[in-house]
Amino acid sequence: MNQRSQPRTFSISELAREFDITTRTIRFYEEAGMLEPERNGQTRIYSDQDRVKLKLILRGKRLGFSLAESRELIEMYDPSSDNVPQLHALRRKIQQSRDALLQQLADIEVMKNELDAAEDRCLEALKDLEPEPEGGN
Amino acid sequence: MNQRSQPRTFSISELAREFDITTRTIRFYEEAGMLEPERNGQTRIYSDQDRVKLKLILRGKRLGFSLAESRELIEMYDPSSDNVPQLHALRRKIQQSRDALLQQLADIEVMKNELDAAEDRCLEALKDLEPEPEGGN
DNA sequence: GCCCAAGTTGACGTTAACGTAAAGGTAACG
DNA sequence: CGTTACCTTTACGTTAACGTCAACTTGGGC
Repeated sequence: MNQRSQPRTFSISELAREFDITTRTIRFYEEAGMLEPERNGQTRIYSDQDRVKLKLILRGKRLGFSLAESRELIEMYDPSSDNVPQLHALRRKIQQSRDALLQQLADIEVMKNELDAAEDRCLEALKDLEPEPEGGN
Repeated sequence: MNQRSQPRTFSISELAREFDITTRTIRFYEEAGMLEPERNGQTRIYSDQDRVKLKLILRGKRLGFSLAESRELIEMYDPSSDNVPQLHALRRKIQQSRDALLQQLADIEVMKNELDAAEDRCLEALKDLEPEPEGGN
């Protein structure tokens, strides 16, 4: 019988392979204070939580966030505060992030349209050069 | 009478002010081969075209693109090629950019939901701490 | 003629985000 | 017991994207 769901763990190279990054990168994120895996002797042992954090960092990267920004985002995910002004500050941060995302959405929208237009021009140019393979060859 | 719409131009500091960047940054983009303003003697004179390119670069930045990537994007906007394979290559690039944008859209979507959840938790925590100002004070 | 604001060209400095090598520990395999 | 496969720390190197002087020119204003 399976011992009641031992909370799964990962080695550093497992995570590296999964997310297609190097182990150096993962250790770097730890240096930066964004991960604190358990240790078995010297060896790092990553929990599911750690894996999720790593995912968040990488998603932040894809969106062009710096590590510092990603760290802030991660910290937003648990309001473990019993301090009212700090919670209000957190809300402001959340709102700021939302604003940034909205700006990105707008940028993406515009850029998508421009890509469409670019492709149209590209196809036009091709139509002129490849007079269309009319009928069977 | 106005001389028939002299194509407007800009000084480097005008553009810097408009986009809230430094002149050094603009010169840097020129070093990087992304802008080639006219000159009046030594002084750079930016056309409307240049201004648009700058805009594109900055939008790229907001989306987390490197200058190299932004350069590619800009180059996509004029298929001034008479070379068929090159035009097909351009189409592939355009498609890749579109894919990247779709990935970003997905990331943003997820992150937006997470921000909503974070705010909910934040509000919950606040509700517990500030028992609600019931009725008049 | 002097000053000031805005422009210029170097050139070196800085920060973020890793890369890359050196030197070593450790568990398992044959 | 030696090799192989991973893991570790330490430390210096690298690239991108600018920042920050320093030293100079140039067109107006008084």
